[in-house]
Amino acid sequence: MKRANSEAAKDLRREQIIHAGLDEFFERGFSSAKMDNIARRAGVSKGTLYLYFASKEALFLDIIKAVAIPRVEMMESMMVQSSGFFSTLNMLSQQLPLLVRQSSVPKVAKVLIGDAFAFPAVVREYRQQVIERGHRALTIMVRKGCEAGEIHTEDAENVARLMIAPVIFSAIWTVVFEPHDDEALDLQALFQCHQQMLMKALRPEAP
Amino acid sequence: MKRANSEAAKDLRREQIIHAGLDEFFERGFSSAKMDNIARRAGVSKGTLYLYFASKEALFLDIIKAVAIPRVEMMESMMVQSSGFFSTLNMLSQQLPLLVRQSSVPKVAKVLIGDAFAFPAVVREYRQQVIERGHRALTIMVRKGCEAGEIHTEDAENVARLMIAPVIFSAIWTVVFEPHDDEALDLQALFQCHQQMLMKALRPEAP
Amino acid sequence: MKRANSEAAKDLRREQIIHAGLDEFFERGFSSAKMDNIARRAGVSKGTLYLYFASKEALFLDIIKAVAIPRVEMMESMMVQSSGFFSTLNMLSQQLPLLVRQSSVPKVAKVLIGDAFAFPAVVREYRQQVIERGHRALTIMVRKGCEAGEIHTEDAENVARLMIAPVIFSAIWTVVFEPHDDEALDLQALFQCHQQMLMKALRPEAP
Amino acid sequence: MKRANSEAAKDLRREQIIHAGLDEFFERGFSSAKMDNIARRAGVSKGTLYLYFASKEALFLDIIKAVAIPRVEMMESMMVQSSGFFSTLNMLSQQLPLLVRQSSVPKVAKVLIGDAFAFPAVVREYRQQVIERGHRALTIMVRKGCEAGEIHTEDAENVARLMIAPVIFSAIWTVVFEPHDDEALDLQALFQCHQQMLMKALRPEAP
DNA sequence: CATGAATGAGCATTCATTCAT
DNA sequence: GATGAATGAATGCTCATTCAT
Repeated sequence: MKRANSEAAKDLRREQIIHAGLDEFFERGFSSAKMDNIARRAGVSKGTLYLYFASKEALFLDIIKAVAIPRVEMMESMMVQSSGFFSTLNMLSQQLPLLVRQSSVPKVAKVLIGDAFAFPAVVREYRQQVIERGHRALTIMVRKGCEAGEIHTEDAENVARLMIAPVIFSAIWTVVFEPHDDEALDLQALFQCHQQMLMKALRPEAP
Repeated sequence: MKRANSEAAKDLRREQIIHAGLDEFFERGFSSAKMDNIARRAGVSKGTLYLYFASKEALFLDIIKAVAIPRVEMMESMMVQSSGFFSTLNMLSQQLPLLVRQSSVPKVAKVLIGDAFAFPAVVREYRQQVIERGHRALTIMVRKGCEAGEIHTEDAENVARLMIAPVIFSAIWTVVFEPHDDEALDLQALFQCHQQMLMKALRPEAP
Repeated sequence: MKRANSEAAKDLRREQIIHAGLDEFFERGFSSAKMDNIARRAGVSKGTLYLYFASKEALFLDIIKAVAIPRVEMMESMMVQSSGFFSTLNMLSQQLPLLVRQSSVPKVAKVLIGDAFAFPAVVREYRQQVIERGHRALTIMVRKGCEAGEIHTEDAENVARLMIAPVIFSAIWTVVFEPHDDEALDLQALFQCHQQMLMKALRPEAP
Repeated sequence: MKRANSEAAKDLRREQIIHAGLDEFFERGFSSAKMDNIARRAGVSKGTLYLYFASKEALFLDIIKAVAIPRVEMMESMMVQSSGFFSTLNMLSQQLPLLVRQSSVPKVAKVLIGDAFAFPAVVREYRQQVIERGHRALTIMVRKGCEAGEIHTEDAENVARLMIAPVIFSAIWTVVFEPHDDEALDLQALFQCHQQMLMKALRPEAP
């Protein structure tokens, strides 16, 4: 491999390794993942990995960090600047299928589930930095909707959880079943259905 | 360990090992699980494991089989002999929290997610024997509810998925977050909320 | 298995185990031989082996002893009471093919060769009790033949070795090659040829 | 151990391991041989063995191949370009003691005998590539000697076998008895005697 | 006496990590 | 910076031996 002399070149090399690592960790889990394979996937030698990451575990932690954090911030901002519950819900219904199918989020989720016990600290941080923040943003959105009279519910927190449950469901599904299977879940239709049920379920009762 | 000379005693020993194995596989995933640990958890020596199971993989497969199959049959029968959508839904709302908290299903699910790529055949069978059968039973229940005029929907299949999504959500949650955390999710409240939203969302429109 | 209460019954049981053990040791060598297999071949349980033999090694040593010693005594007497070199040679040429094909001698030889380093004491004893005694008897027979004027040689010891070499050769051959092969060596013809060559090679020169 | 970066250095390392492996397999047989010991004998770590050979069995097979094949070709050429039966016989009588004492052939033979049943394919190949070719070359040499009128026999094949029998005999002897014993067989004298007996035994009868 | 379930030391193999080149 | 040969701790599995039944 060519030498990476500039800082930019080094960052690129880091990215390659992180990308390769995510794929390997995703496919095999932390302990079955082989540094050899990661090196091959990244197109570098095994020794090079250790120039960029102190250990297998450090690489793992960096991958989680690199992939998870940016995603939340995006979602958070989307919901905070919401211009009304229904329009945001509508937007979410269109964005979430993409998040599930095209981002690395389901991969990271799969990895974290599989190795949850080996990395309690990572799980805890992920919970705080990703789950809690997402859940809080969603809860606020629900509460705002109530206050605005758009919707009604007594239990904003659980509504937020139930809104997100199909995301988890479909993320797991795509990651666990689809790689070994032909039929893909129709996420568009699923989230369409979800949206409609939510709209009806949360509709304020006519007086 | 005492000798297991009778068939019954041997079955008991098998159960012990399966139980110990599930815990170990659950906590560490297949490849990090150590036969030594399983033996210690089961209170037997390493060699004894191999009297009952041909290999680590065979033990793994037997555990999945032993734990997964019986559960489905229970669920299936519950839904098939349903005496009306709402009463069954009510029953499910009460049973599912127990299933999530007290059965081994979430453990098995966690293990299968983590090692999905290593055991595609198991995943495929699990999908067919557990997921598909559960989904079919639920879909039928929804359709019957429509035909009986209790509920209305155009998309019974996705409704079935959305009904089950919170089970997946909470199974993952309990298994991933709760072991490292103090606050437990209030499943009673969550499924209560889920039930109410479903009832409203599926209520046939007044003319 | 039935109990062996009488001494005779116990001896029979011993014989069965020795026979089974020889076959197993012959086929796999000492260290690959499994006590389990020996037990199965003998039609007894594993524990029973230890009622008759203190350990795998003790069983091995007893087998060698049981099989090797009687054989030599037979050969020895055959040669000592020889009534002339040529008539004894003739008898040997007829007996040796049988020894190679039908006795356990080649099996024992194969086992000893394979495990020579693991059991130097056994090898040494075998050399003294079997090889040396056989070699001495043969050497004496050659010397008597010389003294009687039947044959002539300056090097009785090496002649004795060369007389026995084809026995070793064919024992190894039958044991190593024939089990995995269709064509069997024609020992009759081989020893016939050997006899004729010896007769010519040892014939006293005409003056 | 120093790094073997060049191809030549790697070949050397391979040679070291093969040499160490032959000694270990020779002394203990395949199944008792320990990879640990081979590594120590070769002056490398256990892991290094697996950089050069895929498994214990692969190492074993490579050793047999590496050691056996070249030897035959040497012998074969020696006999084919023979300039007369007696002169070749004379040469053989001088070369064979060296082959027995100084080459690895007896070691390989000992190993193959001990593990014949575990590696039937190796034994079969060895028979074809080494034994049969050697036997054929020798038989041709005998036949040519007959045609040239130098010698006479009706049974060239068995004569060839009887010519080689003392090689087997002394190979086994040196390998089985001498390591645990003080007196060494005088191979010079033995083959000298063998040669003289052969010359006399095969001499065409005077009319 | 006979059995076979239980044991645990022993060994082949893997793989994260190091470091000479 | 980059490489990949070398290392050795870790782990699945085997099998001689024991001993409760």
